[in-house]
Amino acid sequence: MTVRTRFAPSPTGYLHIGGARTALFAWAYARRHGGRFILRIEDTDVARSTPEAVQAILDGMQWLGLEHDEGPFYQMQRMPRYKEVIAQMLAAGTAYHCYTSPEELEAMREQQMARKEKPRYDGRWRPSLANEAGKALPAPPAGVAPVVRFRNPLDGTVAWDDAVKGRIEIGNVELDDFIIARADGTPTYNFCVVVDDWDMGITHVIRGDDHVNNTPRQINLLKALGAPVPVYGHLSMILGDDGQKLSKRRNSVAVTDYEARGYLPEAVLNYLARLGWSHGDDEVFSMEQFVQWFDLEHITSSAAQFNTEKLDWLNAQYIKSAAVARLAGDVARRLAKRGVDPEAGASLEHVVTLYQDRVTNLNELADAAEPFCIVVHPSEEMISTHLTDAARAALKVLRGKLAACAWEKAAIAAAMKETLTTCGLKMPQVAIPLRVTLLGQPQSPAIDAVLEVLGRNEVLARIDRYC
RNA sequence: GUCCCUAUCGUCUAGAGGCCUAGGACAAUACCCUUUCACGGUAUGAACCGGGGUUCGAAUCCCCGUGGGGACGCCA
Repeated sequence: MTVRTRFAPSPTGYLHIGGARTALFAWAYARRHGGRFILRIEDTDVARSTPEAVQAILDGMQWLGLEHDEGPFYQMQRMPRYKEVIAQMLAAGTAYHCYTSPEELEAMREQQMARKEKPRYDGRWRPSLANEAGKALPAPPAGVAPVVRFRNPLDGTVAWDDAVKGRIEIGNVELDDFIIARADGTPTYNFCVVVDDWDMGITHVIRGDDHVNNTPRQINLLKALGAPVPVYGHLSMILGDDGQKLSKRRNSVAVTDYEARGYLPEAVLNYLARLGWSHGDDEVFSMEQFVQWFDLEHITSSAAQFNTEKLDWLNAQYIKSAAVARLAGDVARRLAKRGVDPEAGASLEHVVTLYQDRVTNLNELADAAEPFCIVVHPSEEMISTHLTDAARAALKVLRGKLAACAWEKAAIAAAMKETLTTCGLKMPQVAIPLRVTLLGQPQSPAIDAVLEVLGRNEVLARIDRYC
């Protein structure tokens, strides 16, 4: 049997980082087993679903490189099918009309809560079966459009072997006859999921923890429909850096935020893979490797706290080993977005080579590259502390030597050394003022390398501006 | 309130009864490298939630407690 997994987000916002991990695991499981990965957009909540959100999800998936093999399917386009199944269930008696109003339900819940019971629909419109004791149903109120409820078993238990949590068993008494179609005829979530998973031949449902409670209902529905029950694997949730539930207010939750913050998609993927899943002591690995290793057995069943510091470290690792041309291209885009002309200064590829093993993210890389492309303005304070008379004098001497020497690192370093001897200074006494002069900041990579990359004309011009 | 899930260093985790005086990674601390800042290298500190069982032996199995999370919608 071919493995078929799916990712089924509802388009009510951006692609959430927790959703991204769910997608990653479902994708990896399909890839690992030579199966198919299906993308399904659950847009039955017309009030909250937007085309922008659909696009955001598609963009997020693409940025991460999680390609689907089938879809995207849209539930709104499957309405005829849902209606067909509902009609069948009504005819078969596995579903029935219920005329209880939302207000009545609300009152029912309040009473039950007051009695410290689990709030549930009491089954007042549930018709009795031939083999059950006869029950008189109220007369349907005139002019009220009924909802359709699923006829859930009254007793017995529903159990499944969750691929990540192990066996879970729930008594049917805990469940009620949930609504599968609203008064306006549109089907609801638990119903659509079941029909879709069935129609799409989903073999493994890998989804968030928050669906554990829906699983027994869905299994009952599947059984009533005579459909096969897939394997379920429930992933625990991701907590924010602060140990609290992820919130838009306090955390970066949209995957596009991570792109904006300068993370490489492979770093995010690698980080997410290790959040709740492990392969011994392995920390840094490619997606190819991940796909070969991935299994459901090594997923942790407890919630994981997001740790930005570790993501930062991973991102730095990936930046170190990324192709220079790719990084330069990204930095150019980031600079352009800031209004800095990336063509204005030294070769970005050379600049990237200078900085790629020193930065944590692409924004830092762009920060580092920016002074190479613009006229720098060191602060007054920086000038007064570093550009002393002695320093300026030394820079003048250095300027003379730089104007004449060959333009490569060794010759530049030699010119520096000669200047130190001539002026009786130590390296930092010249190198730091020089950094301030050239880049507007007292720290930089090896100064001879910086000079080489900046270019002779630019170096001389920048020294002249302050000496 | 009811039901469900969950519990190893600050964080992510390894650990499937003896290999555990509990391993790795991030972070922290110290030192080294050094032309500044980083990178890098080396080292150090740091954990089995509590209580009962089961067993010759438990981080690993069971029960209870406690903490944390989730669900209880004509949302998904």
